[in-house]
Amino acid sequence: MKQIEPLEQVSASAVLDSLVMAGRMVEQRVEEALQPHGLSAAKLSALEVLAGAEEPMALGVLSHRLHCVRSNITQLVDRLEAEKLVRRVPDAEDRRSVRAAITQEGRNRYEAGCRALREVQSQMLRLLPRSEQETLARIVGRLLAGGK
Amino acid sequence: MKQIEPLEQVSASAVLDSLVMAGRMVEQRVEEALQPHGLSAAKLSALEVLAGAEEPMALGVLSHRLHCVRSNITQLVDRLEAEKLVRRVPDAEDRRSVRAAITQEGRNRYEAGCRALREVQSQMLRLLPRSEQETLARIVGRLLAGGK
DNA sequence: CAAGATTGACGCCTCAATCTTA
DNA sequence: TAAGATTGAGGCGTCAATCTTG
Repeated sequence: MKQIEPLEQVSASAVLDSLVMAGRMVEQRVEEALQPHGLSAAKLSALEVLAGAEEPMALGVLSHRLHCVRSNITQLVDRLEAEKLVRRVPDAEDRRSVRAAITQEGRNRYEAGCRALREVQSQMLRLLPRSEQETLARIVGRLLAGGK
Repeated sequence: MKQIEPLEQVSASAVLDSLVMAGRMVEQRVEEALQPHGLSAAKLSALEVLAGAEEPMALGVLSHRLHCVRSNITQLVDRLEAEKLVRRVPDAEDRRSVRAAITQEGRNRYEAGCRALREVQSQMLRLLPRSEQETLARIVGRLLAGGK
Protein backbone atom coordinates (compact mmCIF):
# COMPACT_ATOMS: atom_id res chain seq x y z
CA MET A 1 0.00 0.00 0.00
CA LYS A 2 1.05 3.53 -0.73
CA GLN A 3 1.97 5.61 2.25
CA ILE A 4 -0.14 8.65 3.06
CA GLU A 5 1.87 11.64 1.91
CA PRO A 6 2.43 14.83 3.89
CA LEU A 7 0.59 17.25 1.64
CA GLU A 8 0.53 20.23 3.99
CA GLN A 9 3.63 21.95 2.69
CA VAL A 10 2.88 21.59 -0.98
CA SER A 11 -0.80 22.41 -0.73
CA ALA A 12 0.03 25.34 1.52
CA SER A 13 2.22 27.05 -1.02
CA ALA A 14 -0.42 26.24 -3.63
CA VAL A 15 -2.92 28.51 -1.87
CA LEU A 16 -0.53 31.43 -2.07
CA ASP A 17 0.40 30.63 -5.65
CA SER A 18 -3.25 30.54 -6.62
CA LEU A 19 -3.84 33.81 -4.84
CA VAL A 20 -1.04 35.45 -6.80
CA MET A 21 -2.29 33.94 -10.05
CA ALA A 22 -5.82 35.13 -9.38
CA GLY A 23 -4.58 38.65 -8.66
CA ARG A 24 -2.62 38.66 -11.88
CA MET A 25 -5.57 37.32 -13.80
CA VAL A 26 -7.73 40.16 -12.57
CA GLU A 27 -5.04 42.68 -13.50
CA GLN A 28 -4.69 41.08 -16.90
CA ARG A 29 -8.41 41.27 -17.59
CA VAL A 30 -8.47 44.91 -16.55
CA GLU A 31 -5.54 45.76 -18.81
CA GLU A 32 -7.24 44.05 -21.73
CA ALA A 33 -10.46 45.94 -21.11
CA LEU A 34 -8.61 49.26 -20.95
CA GLN A 35 -6.37 48.67 -23.95
CA PRO A 36 -9.00 49.52 -26.62
CA HIS A 37 -9.31 52.92 -24.94
CA GLY A 38 -5.57 53.51 -25.03
CA LEU A 39 -5.37 53.22 -21.26
CA SER A 40 -3.62 51.05 -18.70
CA ALA A 41 -4.45 50.43 -15.05
CA ALA A 42 -1.62 52.74 -14.04
CA LYS A 43 -2.82 55.54 -16.28
CA LEU A 44 -6.45 55.12 -15.20
CA SER A 45 -5.49 55.29 -11.53
CA ALA A 46 -3.60 58.51 -12.09
CA LEU A 47 -6.49 60.01 -14.05
CA GLU A 48 -8.90 58.93 -11.34
CA VAL A 49 -6.98 60.81 -8.67
CA LEU A 50 -6.55 63.89 -10.86
CA ALA A 51 -10.19 63.87 -11.96
CA GLY A 52 -11.30 63.80 -8.34
CA ALA A 53 -9.06 66.66 -7.29
CA GLU A 54 -10.22 70.26 -7.21
CA GLU A 55 -6.98 71.68 -8.54
CA PRO A 56 -3.81 70.55 -10.30
CA MET A 57 -1.93 68.18 -8.00
CA ALA A 58 1.76 68.18 -7.10
CA LEU A 59 3.54 65.11 -8.45
CA GLY A 60 4.80 64.19 -4.98
CA VAL A 61 1.24 64.14 -3.66
CA LEU A 62 0.16 62.04 -6.61
CA SER A 63 2.94 59.55 -5.92
CA HIS A 64 1.70 59.16 -2.35
CA ARG A 65 -1.86 58.63 -3.51
CA LEU A 66 -0.76 55.95 -5.95
CA HIS A 67 1.54 54.27 -3.44
CA CYS A 68 4.59 54.47 -5.60
CA VAL A 69 7.86 56.26 -5.90
CA ARG A 70 8.32 59.78 -7.20
CA SER A 71 10.33 58.86 -10.27
CA ASN A 72 7.57 56.51 -11.32
CA ILE A 73 5.13 59.39 -11.46
CA THR A 74 7.55 61.50 -13.45
CA GLN A 75 7.50 58.88 -16.20
CA LEU A 76 3.79 58.10 -15.94
CA VAL A 77 2.96 61.79 -16.29
CA ASP A 78 5.42 61.96 -19.19
CA ARG A 79 3.35 59.34 -21.01
CA LEU A 80 0.03 60.92 -20.04
CA GLU A 81 1.27 64.32 -21.17
CA ALA A 82 2.46 62.89 -24.48
CA GLU A 83 -1.13 61.77 -25.08
CA LYS A 84 -2.48 65.15 -23.94
CA LEU A 85 -4.48 63.58 -21.12
CA VAL A 86 -2.62 65.63 -18.53
CA ARG A 87 -0.71 68.93 -18.50
CA ARG A 88 2.19 69.93 -16.28
CA VAL A 89 1.62 73.32 -14.71
CA PRO A 90 4.15 75.26 -12.64
CA ASP A 91 3.42 75.98 -9.00
CA ALA A 92 3.62 79.68 -8.28
CA GLU A 93 3.93 79.26 -4.51
CA ASP A 94 6.76 76.72 -4.55
CA ARG A 95 8.88 76.79 -7.63
CA ARG A 96 10.34 73.36 -6.88
CA SER A 97 6.93 71.81 -7.32
CA VAL A 98 5.26 70.71 -10.54
CA ARG A 99 1.54 70.05 -10.64
CA ALA A 100 -0.41 67.77 -12.95
CA ALA A 101 -3.73 68.98 -14.38
CA ILE A 102 -6.13 66.64 -16.15
CA THR A 103 -7.30 67.90 -19.56
CA GLN A 104 -10.78 67.65 -21.05
CA GLU A 105 -9.51 64.85 -23.27
CA GLY A 106 -8.19 63.22 -20.10
CA ARG A 107 -11.59 63.41 -18.45
CA ASN A 108 -13.26 61.90 -21.49
CA ARG A 109 -10.82 59.02 -21.64
CA TYR A 110 -11.13 58.55 -17.91
CA GLU A 111 -14.90 58.23 -18.17
CA ALA A 112 -14.61 55.74 -21.01
CA GLY A 113 -12.02 53.77 -19.07
CA CYS A 114 -14.25 53.69 -16.02
CA ARG A 115 -17.12 52.25 -17.98
CA ALA A 116 -14.86 49.55 -19.43
CA LEU A 117 -13.49 48.84 -15.98
CA ARG A 118 -16.91 48.47 -14.38
CA GLU A 119 -17.93 46.22 -17.22
CA VAL A 120 -15.04 43.79 -16.83
CA GLN A 121 -15.31 43.89 -13.05
CA SER A 122 -18.94 42.87 -12.96
CA GLN A 123 -18.15 40.23 -15.55
CA MET A 124 -15.56 38.72 -13.21
CA LEU A 125 -17.75 39.05 -10.16
CA ARG A 126 -20.42 37.02 -11.90
CA LEU A 127 -18.07 34.08 -11.44
CA LEU A 128 -18.70 34.15 -7.70
CA PRO A 129 -21.98 34.12 -5.76
CA ARG A 130 -22.44 37.07 -3.47
CA SER A 131 -21.76 35.03 -0.37
CA GLU A 132 -18.39 33.91 -1.67
CA GLN A 133 -17.50 37.45 -2.61
CA GLU A 134 -18.03 38.42 1.00
CA THR A 135 -16.06 35.47 2.29
CA LEU A 136 -13.23 36.27 -0.10
CA ALA A 137 -13.21 39.90 0.98
CA ARG A 138 -13.04 38.89 4.62
CA ILE A 139 -10.19 36.41 4.22
CA VAL A 140 -8.16 38.58 1.90
CA GLY A 141 -8.72 41.49 4.23
CA ARG A 142 -7.25 39.52 7.10
CA LEU A 143 -4.26 38.65 4.94
CA LEU A 144 -3.73 42.29 4.03
CA ALA A 145 -4.09 43.40 7.62
CA GLY A 146 -1.49 40.89 8.74
CA GLY A 147 0.95 41.60 5.96
CA LYS A 148 3.48 44.00 7.47
CA MET B 1 -32.64 61.96 6.19
CA LYS B 2 -29.85 60.59 4.08
CA GLN B 3 -30.85 58.22 1.33
CA ILE B 4 -29.68 54.62 1.47
CA GLU B 5 -26.85 54.39 -1.01
CA PRO B 6 -26.36 51.64 -3.57
CA LEU B 7 -23.14 50.14 -2.28
CA GLU B 8 -23.06 47.05 -4.45
CA GLN B 9 -20.95 48.49 -7.24
CA VAL B 10 -18.31 50.11 -5.05
CA SER B 11 -18.02 47.24 -2.62
CA ALA B 12 -17.90 44.83 -5.53
CA SER B 13 -14.85 46.41 -7.10
CA ALA B 14 -13.32 46.55 -3.62
CA VAL B 15 -13.22 42.75 -3.47
CA LEU B 16 -11.27 42.56 -6.70
CA ASP B 17 -9.00 45.41 -5.67
CA SER B 18 -8.25 43.65 -2.40
CA LEU B 19 -7.57 40.45 -4.24
CA VAL B 20 -5.06 42.18 -6.48
CA MET B 21 -3.46 43.90 -3.52
CA ALA B 22 -3.18 40.65 -1.61
CA GLY B 23 -1.56 38.96 -4.57
CA ARG B 24 0.93 41.77 -4.89
CA MET B 25 1.63 41.67 -1.19
CA VAL B 26 2.47 37.99 -1.40
CA GLU B 27 4.74 38.63 -4.38
CA GLN B 28 6.39 41.51 -2.56
CA ARG B 29 7.11 39.39 0.51
CA VAL B 30 8.57 36.65 -1.65
CA GLU B 31 10.82 39.10 -3.49
CA GLU B 32 12.05 40.52 -0.19
CA ALA B 33 12.80 37.04 1.13
CA LEU B 34 14.73 36.14 -2.02
CA GLN B 35 16.65 39.37 -2.31
CA PRO B 36 19.31 38.53 0.32
CA HIS B 37 20.14 35.47 -1.77
CA GLY B 38 20.52 37.51 -4.92
CA LEU B 39 17.39 35.95 -6.39
CA SER B 40 14.00 37.08 -7.65
CA ALA B 41 10.80 35.12 -8.10
CA ALA B 42 11.41 35.02 -11.84
CA LYS B 43 14.93 33.67 -11.44
CA LEU B 44 13.88 31.14 -8.83
CA SER B 45 11.12 29.81 -11.07
CA ALA B 46 13.55 29.35 -13.92
CA LEU B 47 16.07 27.62 -11.68
CA GLU B 48 13.31 25.39 -10.32
CA VAL B 49 12.39 24.16 -13.77
CA LEU B 50 16.01 23.67 -14.79
CA ALA B 51 16.92 21.93 -11.54
CA GLY B 52 14.08 19.49 -12.05
CA ALA B 53 15.03 18.66 -15.61
CA GLU B 54 17.24 15.75 -16.54
CA GLU B 55 19.12 17.60 -19.23
CA PRO B 56 19.73 21.14 -20.46
CA MET B 57 16.43 22.59 -21.64
CA ALA B 58 15.66 24.47 -24.84
CA LEU B 59 14.73 28.08 -24.19
CA GLY B 60 11.46 27.71 -26.02
CA VAL B 61 10.45 24.84 -23.75
CA LEU B 62 11.44 26.88 -20.72
CA SER B 63 9.28 29.77 -21.90
CA HIS B 64 6.29 27.45 -22.12
CA ARG B 65 6.93 26.10 -18.65
CA LEU B 66 7.12 29.60 -17.21
CA HIS B 67 4.08 30.82 -19.13
CA CYS B 68 5.83 33.68 -20.75
CA VAL B 69 7.10 34.83 -24.08
CA ARG B 70 10.33 33.65 -25.70
CA SER B 71 12.12 36.98 -25.62
CA ASN B 72 11.52 37.19 -21.92
CA ILE B 73 13.48 33.98 -21.41
CA THR B 74 16.29 35.24 -23.57
CA GLN B 75 16.81 38.13 -21.17
CA LEU B 76 16.16 36.14 -18.00
CA VAL B 77 18.76 33.59 -19.06
CA ASP B 78 21.08 36.48 -19.93
CA ARG B 79 20.89 37.63 -16.32
CA LEU B 80 21.18 34.13 -14.89
CA GLU B 81 24.16 33.44 -17.10
CA ALA B 82 25.82 36.70 -16.04
CA GLU B 83 25.65 35.40 -12.47
CA LYS B 84 26.91 31.99 -13.53
CA LEU B 85 23.76 30.26 -12.30
CA VAL B 86 23.01 28.92 -15.78
CA ARG B 87 25.03 28.15 -18.90
CA ARG B 88 23.88 28.27 -22.50
CA VAL B 89 24.80 25.12 -24.36
CA PRO B 90 24.38 24.52 -28.09
CA ASP B 91 22.02 21.81 -29.29
CA ALA B 92 23.81 19.36 -31.57
CA GLU B 93 20.61 17.92 -33.04
CA ASP B 94 18.99 21.24 -33.97
CA ARG B 95 21.38 24.07 -34.47
CA ARG B 96 18.62 26.68 -34.19
CA SER B 97 18.03 25.65 -30.59
CA VAL B 98 19.86 26.88 -27.49
CA ARG B 99 19.60 24.98 -24.25
CA ALA B 100 19.99 26.26 -20.70
CA ALA B 101 21.92 24.15 -18.17
CA ILE B 102 21.87 24.91 -14.46
CA THR B 103 25.32 25.11 -12.86
CA GLN B 104 26.37 23.82 -9.45
CA GLU B 105 26.32 27.39 -8.19
CA GLY B 106 22.82 27.62 -9.63
CA ARG B 107 21.72 24.56 -7.72
CA ASN B 108 23.16 25.92 -4.49
CA ARG B 109 21.42 29.26 -4.89
CA TYR B 110 18.22 27.47 -5.85
CA GLU B 111 18.30 25.42 -2.65
CA ALA B 112 18.94 28.51 -0.54
CA GLY B 113 16.14 30.35 -2.33
CA CYS B 114 13.75 27.48 -1.74
CA ARG B 115 14.43 27.52 1.98
CA ALA B 116 13.84 31.28 2.12
CA LEU B 117 10.66 30.86 0.08
CA ARG B 118 9.24 28.15 2.30
CA GLU B 119 10.07 30.25 5.33
CA VAL B 120 8.20 33.34 4.14
CA GLN B 121 5.32 31.24 2.83
CA SER B 122 4.65 29.52 6.14
CA GLN B 123 5.01 32.88 7.84
CA MET B 124 2.21 34.27 5.67
CA LEU B 125 0.06 31.19 6.05
CA ARG B 126 0.19 31.60 9.81
CA LEU B 127 -2.05 34.63 9.25
CA LEU B 128 -4.92 32.33 8.29
CA PRO B 129 -6.40 29.35 10.11
CA ARG B 130 -6.33 26.14 8.11
CA SER B 131 -10.05 26.27 7.40
CA GLU B 132 -9.78 29.71 5.85
CA GLN B 133 -6.83 28.59 3.75
CA GLU B 134 -9.03 25.88 2.31
CA THR B 135 -11.92 28.26 1.74
CA LEU B 136 -9.60 30.73 0.05
CA ALA B 137 -8.16 28.02 -2.18
CA ARG B 138 -11.63 26.93 -3.21
CA ILE B 139 -12.93 30.41 -4.04
CA VAL B 140 -9.78 31.53 -5.80
CA GLY B 141 -9.75 28.27 -7.70
CA ARG B 142 -13.24 28.97 -8.98
CA LEU B 143 -12.17 32.42 -10.06
CA LEU B 144 -9.17 31.01 -11.91
CA ALA B 145 -11.27 28.34 -13.56
CA GLY B 146 -13.75 30.92 -14.79
CA GLY B 147 -11.17 33.42 -15.99
CA LYS B 148 -10.84 32.83 -19.69
C1' DC C 1 20.87 70.90 4.66
C1' DA C 2 16.14 69.10 3.15
C1' DA C 3 12.42 68.69 -0.23
C1' DG C 4 10.72 69.09 -4.97
C1' DA C 5 11.47 66.64 -9.50
C1' DT C 6 14.19 64.53 -12.91
C1' DT C 7 17.62 61.39 -14.98
C1' DG C 8 20.01 57.05 -15.76
C1' DA C 9 20.38 52.36 -15.00
C1' DC C 10 18.23 48.18 -14.11
C1' DG C 11 14.44 44.11 -13.47
C1' DC C 12 10.74 42.00 -15.61
C1' DC C 13 7.26 41.80 -18.88
C1' DT C 14 5.22 42.57 -23.74
C1' DC C 15 5.26 42.97 -29.00
C1' DA C 16 7.22 43.42 -33.69
C1' DA C 17 11.11 42.81 -36.54
C1' DT C 18 15.18 40.25 -37.68
C1' DC C 19 18.50 36.46 -38.35
C1' DT C 20 19.69 31.74 -38.76
C1' DT C 21 18.63 27.06 -39.47
C1' DA C 22 15.16 23.11 -40.68
C1' DT D 1 7.98 28.75 -45.36
C1' DA D 2 8.15 27.93 -40.59
C1' DA D 3 10.49 27.37 -36.12
C1' DG D 4 14.42 28.50 -33.08
C1' DA D 5 16.42 32.65 -30.69
C1' DT D 6 17.67 37.33 -30.40
C1' DT D 7 17.24 42.42 -30.74
C1' DG D 8 15.00 46.88 -30.20
C1' DA D 9 11.48 49.55 -28.39
C1' DG D 10 8.30 50.43 -24.89
C1' DG D 11 5.26 50.04 -20.33
C1' DC D 12 5.68 49.93 -15.50
C1' DG D 13 8.11 49.48 -11.41
C1' DT D 14 12.54 50.10 -8.42
C1' DC D 15 16.89 52.65 -6.64
C1' DA D 16 20.81 55.99 -6.55
C1' DA D 17 22.54 60.23 -8.14
C1' DT D 18 21.70 64.90 -9.56
C1' DC D 19 19.76 69.58 -9.96
C1' DT D 20 17.03 73.33 -8.36
C1' DT D 21 14.70 75.72 -4.89
C1' DG D 22 13.21 76.49 0.09
